[in-house]
Amino acid sequence: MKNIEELTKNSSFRITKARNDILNTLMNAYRPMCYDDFDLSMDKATFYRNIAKFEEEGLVWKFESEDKKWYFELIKQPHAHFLCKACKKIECVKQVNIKLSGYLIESVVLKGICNDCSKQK
Amino acid sequence: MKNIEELTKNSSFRITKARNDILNTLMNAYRPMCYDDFDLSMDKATFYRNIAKFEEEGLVWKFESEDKKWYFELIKQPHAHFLCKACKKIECVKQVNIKLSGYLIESVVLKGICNDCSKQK
DNA sequence: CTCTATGCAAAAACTTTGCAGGGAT
DNA sequence: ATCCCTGCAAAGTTTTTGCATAGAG
Repeated sequence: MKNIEELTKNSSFRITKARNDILNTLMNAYRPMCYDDFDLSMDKATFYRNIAKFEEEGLVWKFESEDKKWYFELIKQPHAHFLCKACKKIECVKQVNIKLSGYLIESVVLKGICNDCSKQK
Repeated sequence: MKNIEELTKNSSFRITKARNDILNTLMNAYRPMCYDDFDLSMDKATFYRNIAKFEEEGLVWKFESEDKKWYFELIKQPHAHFLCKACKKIECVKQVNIKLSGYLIESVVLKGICNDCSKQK
């Protein structure tokens, strides 16, 4: 796990407390996080503005889930995401390689029923 | 292409003009459609309520795109979706088969740059 | 001192809900 | 007569923007 200095060494923005807190949460997360998942003291405007800055700098990747919220994670090694329709959790899963002639595939999102929920029925 | 009678023969709801119009648009669509894509005279409340009814009845499938809107399509043969980050279009593409042990994969969404946009750069 | 970051409040965008009137059976 | 459908308006949810203040260099 990188530390924040290493993560941001090529970035042009200041490291403030707010930004440090967001990055820390993202570094310790094992799945994409949405605003409500963060336990932060900053205003939501600050949160979203800083997330936008991280995106510009190529540190953070976002996508939208079925609950109509944005989810964020640090850009790290390529992997796919699985959204469970039953428990609504989002998991990172191993990369899926798909070829589609003429198309550049940057990310893959799978939806269905996760391992845990499959067992429960 | 099925007709509306065939499509709804097992459904419990009335076929009103509003519902007929929505289903007609969906039957003639070649990609998922969002509210703004429909050219309908009904109120948006009616639209969304009817779409919800179609979902309950298993006629319509919905998902959310990066633009934070719901997209709808008739449930038909399995296929994947491709969301282009450049032109924002959503395309239906051939089914992608992915195995993930213990997981039930119901749909696949690919994101990236589509064929047309790849050529343009 | 200047420029960037923050908080608060309001706006924006999309979808849902409440309610009363209309239409079908 | 009843039940379902619809339109209108208002509320709800999440994210963004405007603006004045605070803080870093």
